[in-house]
Amino acid sequence: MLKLSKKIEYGIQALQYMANNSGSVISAKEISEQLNIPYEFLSKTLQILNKNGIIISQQGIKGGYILARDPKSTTVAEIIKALEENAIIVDCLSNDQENCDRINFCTIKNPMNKLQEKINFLLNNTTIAEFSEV
Amino acid sequence: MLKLSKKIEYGIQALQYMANNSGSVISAKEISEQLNIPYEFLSKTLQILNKNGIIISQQGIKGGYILARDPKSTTVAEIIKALEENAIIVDCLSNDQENCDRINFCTIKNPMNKLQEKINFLLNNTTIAEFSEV
DNA sequence: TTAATTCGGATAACAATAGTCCGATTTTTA
DNA sequence: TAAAAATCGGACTATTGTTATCCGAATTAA
Repeated sequence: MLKLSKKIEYGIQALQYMANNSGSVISAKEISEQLNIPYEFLSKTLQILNKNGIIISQQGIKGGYILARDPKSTTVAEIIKALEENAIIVDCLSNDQENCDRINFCTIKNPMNKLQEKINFLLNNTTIAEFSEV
Repeated sequence: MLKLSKKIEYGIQALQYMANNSGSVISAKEISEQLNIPYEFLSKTLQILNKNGIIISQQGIKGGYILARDPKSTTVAEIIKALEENAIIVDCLSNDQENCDRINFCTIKNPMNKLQEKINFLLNNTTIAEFSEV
């Protein structure tokens, strides 16, 4: 129902936190405590963001995470893509047609695609920087 | 994860079908068969759309549904609102604060609200008419 | 060597969505 | 007036997806 998952919500909030503390390596524990986000769940989220090149991890004691890039160049669209496979509003827009077992009856693909593209435009043009300018 | 529910997907498709057959009363059964949508599930959906004044029902044999208004004046936003209570991208944008147990830690409300408003604009400006112009 | 951290896989708990069942009511028409 | 075809309404079930947890391994600074 057009809601972002907690993984994405937590992810964005964590990135915002890192953006506001740029320069220092920040542990999952610190973010978890400061933002009241379940530690284990946040850890997973950060690991995925790390694998997708949005943040950089440093292992070991004194380890943690740091933004990989300027907050202005990390978009919400990228974050969503990293944390989920499909960010499509209806199944028939999926690349693998198997996702939509009603493909032969789908009469809404084109107009839905237009709407999807407009939403994508918004997500591509919203960056982490806008979340730290509060 | 930013996906529309089946209720909404089916609802839009059904409204599109009605728009393309305007003038005649159309039964849930016909729509269900033509679009390969589970009958009982579709029925519920149409009943809700009826209650919300988006379509008009006619009971009894030869009964069915018909659009309540010109397709140009029924927006996707209205349909979503009719079929779901909350169409918000994050919990903290809810009116009743109880929905967000992290409200005191929420640092993303303002920027998320801006994004929400942009999405709302899109949904308010996409009508059923655009779905029948295929 | 120890402590604090990330990493990775499995799994459990929970919630929401999707779908079904069934009986009641309405209305047309034969 | 009876039968048939439709909507209406509530309860229920099944399935899936999200959210969260557990635990052990690997890494690294001090």
